[in-house]
Amino acid sequence: MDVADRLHSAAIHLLRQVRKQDVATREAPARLSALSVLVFGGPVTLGQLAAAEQVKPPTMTRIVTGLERSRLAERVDDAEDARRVRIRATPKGVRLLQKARQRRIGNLAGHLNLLAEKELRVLAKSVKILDSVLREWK
Amino acid sequence: MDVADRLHSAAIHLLRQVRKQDVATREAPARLSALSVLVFGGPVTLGQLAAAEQVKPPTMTRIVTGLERSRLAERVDDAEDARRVRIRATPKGVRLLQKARQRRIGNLAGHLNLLAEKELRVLAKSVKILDSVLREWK
DNA sequence: TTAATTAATTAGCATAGCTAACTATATTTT
DNA sequence: AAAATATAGTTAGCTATGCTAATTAATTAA
Repeated sequence: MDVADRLHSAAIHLLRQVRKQDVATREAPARLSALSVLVFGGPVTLGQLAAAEQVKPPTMTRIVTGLERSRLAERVDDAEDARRVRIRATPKGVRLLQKARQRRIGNLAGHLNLLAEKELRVLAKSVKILDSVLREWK
Repeated sequence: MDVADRLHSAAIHLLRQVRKQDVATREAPARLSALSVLVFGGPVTLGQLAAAEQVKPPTMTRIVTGLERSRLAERVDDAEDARRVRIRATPKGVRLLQKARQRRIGNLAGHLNLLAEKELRVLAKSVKILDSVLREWK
């Protein structure tokens, strides 16, 4: 319980800090997050995107509309099922997201850089452990 | 960079999972988060609360108004400076937040419980390291 | 004692979350 | 094959959360 508590708190504060970098993109958080799924997960249907982001379809409809207006993503007709709409990132969307990601990760890495070699190794080990925990989750 | 990247990703997915528990409270995320500052940080002024949550004062005004309507927090006049408004959690607010926290942490702890003793120790060490990183951050 | 500063609110805008109701397409049943 | 059912997405309408600019009230400085 103690580890869970402090891990939870650390995750909150870490993301809070890292997110500050995103103001530079001039794009809202929900859009950046959805765009990240598109860039790293390839084109997906709107429903899949909604599920990945844990929001309902109507919410995702509007997020995608916003991304389209900024020319960061586009709707593509699905050849197999005309009800479906596939969403994919545009080259501009890919570039914007990579920069945003660069800022976030670079900023975090800058802080981790102050750690001792040994501490960094412990952190690396923990990330693997956390990944295994998250894989089991459902 | 690699550790930063994967730590970042792990934090995102961990919080995404843990937050699912919050639907049981029937209170919106921003309110729960502000309430948590009030419960664990004692009564603070509206401005301090806004700064702690990294939102602007007008945003916090409305979050507090929402918390007041649900009787989870209340505004108290500041004796020293009449411009200021102190916000404090009500007993009902404290109870609600402790339950919400219990659900979150309990859920996470349940998953960590599947880890080996040794892995849990690595995680505990990492949390300490992360805390030190976050303390330095600005 | 006026002028400047600070704390909070109000007004007005955009985004993001929801449910319910609707449209269009696919699938299943009869 | 026609009718019924199910599925994918959108639209409409609500609440909540974020912002900036402007306002009000109180404090501090000139």
